[in-house]
Amino acid sequence: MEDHKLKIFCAVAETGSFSKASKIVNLTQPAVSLQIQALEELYETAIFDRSGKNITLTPAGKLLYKYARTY
Amino acid sequence: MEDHKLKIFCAVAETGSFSKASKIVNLTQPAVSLQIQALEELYETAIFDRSGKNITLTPAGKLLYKYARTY
DNA sequence: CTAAATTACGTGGTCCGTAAGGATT
DNA sequence: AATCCTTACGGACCACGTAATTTAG
Repeated sequence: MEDHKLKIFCAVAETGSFSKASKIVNLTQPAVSLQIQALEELYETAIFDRSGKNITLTPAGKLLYKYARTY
Repeated sequence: MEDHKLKIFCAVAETGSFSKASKIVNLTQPAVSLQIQALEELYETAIFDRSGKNITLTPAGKLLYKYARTY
């Protein structure tokens, strides 16, 4: 499946930040942003709530994370 | 790993034919040929013996097949 | 203003199909 | 001649980086 996107997604979920995640996965911030957008379009739902200082998982995002963390 | 290439490789190994394999994996003959070539370049060794009517595995090809058949 | 996220744009890689060429029988 | 494999060419898609822009604190 979307192995690559899920790895990036997990990094964002675990850091609560696109920029921190980008360093972990060795990509630029835009690259991370695009992969997350692609996932959200794929599932046709928001997986992150981008308000406030930290980014948080939506309910759909939490569900996806449970799946993604086991690969 | 090279999941896609290995699936194609297995089809060729099991049919002894690029054209038969192409039908199984729903690709054209050239597409199959290119994927096999890519594998041979990756491993820097021939994996098929293309002489005679039927294509056969080289020793390296047999080894790869043992690995590939289990995905 | 500063840090972080998004959008825009161009690039490289991979895989494919069609078309044309070469080899084997 | 027919069948099979290969080479050549062009297109689609994906992922990326840099640069520019927008948004949030």
